[in-house]
Amino acid sequence: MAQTRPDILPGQPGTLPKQMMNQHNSTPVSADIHDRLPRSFFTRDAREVARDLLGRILVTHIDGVITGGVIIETEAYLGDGGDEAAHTHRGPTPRNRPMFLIGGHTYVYFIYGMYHCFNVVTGIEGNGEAVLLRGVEPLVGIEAMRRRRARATERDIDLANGPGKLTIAMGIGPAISGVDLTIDKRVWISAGTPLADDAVAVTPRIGITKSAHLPWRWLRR
DNA sequence: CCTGCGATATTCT
DNA sequence: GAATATCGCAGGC
Repeated sequence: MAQTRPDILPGQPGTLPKQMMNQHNSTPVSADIHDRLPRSFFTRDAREVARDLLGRILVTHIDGVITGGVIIETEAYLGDGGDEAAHTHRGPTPRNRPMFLIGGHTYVYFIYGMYHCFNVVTGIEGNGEAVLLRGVEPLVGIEAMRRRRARATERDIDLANGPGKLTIAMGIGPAISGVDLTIDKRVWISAGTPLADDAVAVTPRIGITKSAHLPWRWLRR
């Protein structure tokens, strides 16, 4: 059964120019933000998904507003027990339970008493691995993002270039945790245009103390 | 441009 | 009781 297509608000284009082919890897790409990436995209290793998410488009339809942004920064957190920075490192808890779902679900957690962070769960059910989305470039619903951020003079590129800023700008909160990106009407990821290798940088992850040396952060150059 | 620090509450020890 | 997958502001270059 086809997904209901949300109404597009005035002044907020819901689609991008179509492209027949991805310039870099010959994968057919539709740039329609309502086309969702399938389950198979997410059921791979978190590091593979983290790299492949760059250039894809995160979309939310929350409080009657569609917002979308090009994913420009990600981090992988593994569930194999070797990643001490992963929330799942010491096994299941009430908080981290969504991270053990099959790839394609979401995991939203509250941090520093103030912010939410948005993760894409990856791999097979029970693994406990995910990709933290650390930044998007605003693309659709930019004025809605600006209202949510409530900083009048902020440049577009600064509206969602951080994990806490991203969730504020896109209206993501705890209600969006544990939902399925391949089904849910409020949040999904569309194919966008994957970034070529020469447009991608890799570094250690940010803001952690345990397993801090592992090079599992990917970002657009 | 850079560095330091306070706010804030849930989670886990 | 300590730590935390952050942010924005203040102050010094």
